[in-house]
Amino acid sequence: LSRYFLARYDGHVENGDLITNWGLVVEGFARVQRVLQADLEACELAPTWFEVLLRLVRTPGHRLPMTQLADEVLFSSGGFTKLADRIAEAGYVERIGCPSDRRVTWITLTDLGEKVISNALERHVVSLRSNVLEPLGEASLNQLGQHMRTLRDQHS
Amino acid sequence: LSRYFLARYDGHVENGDLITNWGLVVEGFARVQRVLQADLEACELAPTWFEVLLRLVRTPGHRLPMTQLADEVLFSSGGFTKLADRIAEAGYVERIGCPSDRRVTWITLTDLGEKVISNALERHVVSLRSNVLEPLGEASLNQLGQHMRTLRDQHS
DNA sequence: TAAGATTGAGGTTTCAATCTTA
DNA sequence: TAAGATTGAAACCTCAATCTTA
Repeated sequence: LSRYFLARYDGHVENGDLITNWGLVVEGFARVQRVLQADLEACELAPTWFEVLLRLVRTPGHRLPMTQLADEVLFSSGGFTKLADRIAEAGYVERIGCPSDRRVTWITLTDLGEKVISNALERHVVSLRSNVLEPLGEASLNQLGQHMRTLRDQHS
Repeated sequence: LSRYFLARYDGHVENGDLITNWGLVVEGFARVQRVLQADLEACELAPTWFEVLLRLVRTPGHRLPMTQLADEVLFSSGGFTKLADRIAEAGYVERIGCPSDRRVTWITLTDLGEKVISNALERHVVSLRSNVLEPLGEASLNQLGQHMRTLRDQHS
């Protein structure tokens, strides 16, 4: 293994640095997410439900095509159909057929769903402050966001 | 919703900035991971398998107690038992009873497992270079790693 | 009593096949 | 033909209960 940790590549960054830095991203993200999600479960809201409702409430009109939302939350088509079933059963979203293209069905936020996500966001912000902003500080948080934006834009 | 995006808190960071920055982390991480994992599947190696083998190959002696490794990869105890079953079935790891404390069983890397993870790491490094190092640059990658280390240490 | 590991039950997600509409 | 959505089967993970050893 030491071959991979010691080898240099084009005279600059070592493979070990690369693996270590990305490993820090993986671990740090996983551990923060675990804490944030535990706070969300105080709102009886599973992580996947939160992601779905959050994207709907941020969308003008509070509605999106099933396929598009599935792609945004990195779900398979079939998996998202069933997730939408469960969230709809709880009364947080509804399906509406798109009039202009009858293949697509929109998923829309109900009034109840909007209340639920607003309440959850209120708690989420408190949780983000203590678990992310406080340990990092404002300047580092902004740096972090910019770096991750660079990575996101590379793969969208 | 605009209430949460516009409100200020103790006169500094807006909630919207907080949500946006963390949202960038969530999205950026998810999209990069998706690409990295697609590359790993070219080695017939599921993401969880890679995490397990990677930690074993980096450990002196190539062995760890089940519980400790389960905790490191954020698995439940029962879930890790079954994951270890599958990886062992493929011949990449083996269970060995710990002689000094017969409650614990070590999970160890086989020769085949070491070959597999070494090969996967070789590909993984190439993938990390093009998907993470290249878009970010060395300085930003180090900054990113340090920030995520801060978050990780806050929750370990 | 408590810690490490396993098992079975239950819920969630993916994959492949299918149906409908463009 | 192709795209959007749904379905059933299989795989995976968690939770709670259980077993063994300290």
